[in-house]
Amino acid sequence: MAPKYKRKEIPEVLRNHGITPTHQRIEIAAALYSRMEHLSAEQILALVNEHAAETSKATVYNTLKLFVAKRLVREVIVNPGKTFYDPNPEPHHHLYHLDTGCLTDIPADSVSISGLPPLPPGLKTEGVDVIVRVRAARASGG
Amino acid sequence: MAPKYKRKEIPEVLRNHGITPTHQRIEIAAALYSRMEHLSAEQILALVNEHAAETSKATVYNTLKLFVAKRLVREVIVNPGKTFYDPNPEPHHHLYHLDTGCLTDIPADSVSISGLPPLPPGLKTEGVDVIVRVRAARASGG
DNA sequence: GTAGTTGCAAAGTGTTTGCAGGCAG
DNA sequence: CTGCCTGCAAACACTTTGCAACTAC
Repeated sequence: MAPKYKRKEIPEVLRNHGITPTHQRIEIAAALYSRMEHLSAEQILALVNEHAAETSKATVYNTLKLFVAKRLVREVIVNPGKTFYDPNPEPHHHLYHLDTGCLTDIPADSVSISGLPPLPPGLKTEGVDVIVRVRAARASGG
Repeated sequence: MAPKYKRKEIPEVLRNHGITPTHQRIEIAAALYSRMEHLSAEQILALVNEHAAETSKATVYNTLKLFVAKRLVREVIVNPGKTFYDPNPEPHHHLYHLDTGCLTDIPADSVSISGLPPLPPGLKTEGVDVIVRVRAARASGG
């Protein structure tokens, strides 16, 4: 998928979300935006240090949490013990390939969900995650 | 919710799923079925040892994995680093309360999802998880 | 006697934290 | 100087593993 932002636009994107654009944060945002893929913290750490080791693990985690809090990216939780980060903050769904661990988007505009019961009063919806888990058809199910 | 099985039925349920019913496995199944709630491994460990410590952590984890493999229960993944186990294996969806960590069922029969794109050939759907994340309306979002 | 099950505790993975140094205003 | 940002490494929570004793048949 085409990058959502050009690299030089990233500082402004961060500012627009109330995030001071530092070198490390720009690198992390660029890693996500240049690929528009779902990346784990581990993958992002590897990517930003690909050319030169300049960002620590702690900073990657801190920054990703900051991005999530500021709604710059979205957490996608498909399996316990590893969080993926999705640079596409718009509502959409996910297809998770159980054999490969590959995670792809399902555009929200093609999908409609109806019949969800009304929320109890005093609650508001933060988001609806739809995860379609698929497997190779020939794999014996277990 | 009413228990799905009576305690004395549990050994047969296990056998029907190809699981040798041992004391610990029956306890763990009973903990799930008597409550029909979403429990974490930690909660199950506490429940089965409530009266007397007779089941180890390893056995709880091993048994839960076995139950999942045998389709007796379902894993529900709502946050990284903690897996919930759902004694209801039928298709249904979940409401996750972000403030309390409380997880409740949404019956599948009231919800319809349409417009999911066709699967690429050679894949089969293992399941569709819908997680509605809610929060107290007055809580400032962060 | 054999095969399967359990328990303990240590190892493992992914994530979070505490504190000191660095840079900007 | 003050405050935010960063890095290191230890701490942390949850889960998995290895091995020996135990149980049932």
